[in-house]
Amino acid sequence: MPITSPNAKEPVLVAFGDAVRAARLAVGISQEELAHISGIDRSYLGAIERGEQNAGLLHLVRIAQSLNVPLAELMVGAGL
Amino acid sequence: MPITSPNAKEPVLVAFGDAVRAARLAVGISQEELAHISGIDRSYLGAIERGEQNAGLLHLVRIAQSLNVPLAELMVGAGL
DNA sequence: ATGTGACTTGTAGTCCGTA
DNA sequence: ATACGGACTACAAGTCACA
Repeated sequence: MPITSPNAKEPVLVAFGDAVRAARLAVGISQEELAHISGIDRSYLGAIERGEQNAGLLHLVRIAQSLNVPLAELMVGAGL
Repeated sequence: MPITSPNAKEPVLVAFGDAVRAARLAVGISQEELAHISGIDRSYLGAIERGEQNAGLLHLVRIAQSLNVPLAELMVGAGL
């Protein structure tokens, strides 16, 4: 059983993506800038914010650190 | 550039794995039991606890939920 | 009850472009 | 500045046998 069901947008991923976007806008930077300082591909980063990617823990940490916010805070913001 | 450096054990993954293990032992269940209720393979779960796997967000959530603990709490326990 | 190696399949993750 | 697409490579994901 794949953990990602076929054509469903996982609510968890969408919620987390929203939390990332909110935190990013709070800092006042663009996806491009965040991508640059985190070393993550801009296109991929956008997909994460849209809840289309099940990113790995190392990426989550990188994003949080690049936003100068604890990952736990993003989780709380996402209701996790 | 791979995000995972070749032969280094990522401290982040180790820290998170330790947090998961601590939470699991606090609940008082075995890897086998956690694997069963979370629907994750025991072998894979063990590798996560050892910090050998960069698991995706959906897995992290599943583990946290199966332990009846918010994911944010695991992150705090891991120092993230 | 946990660790480890081997193996296959799916997708995460990168890079390029276009709008 | 962001969304979206194709093509590609690396690695997560899932299973099993054995220590």
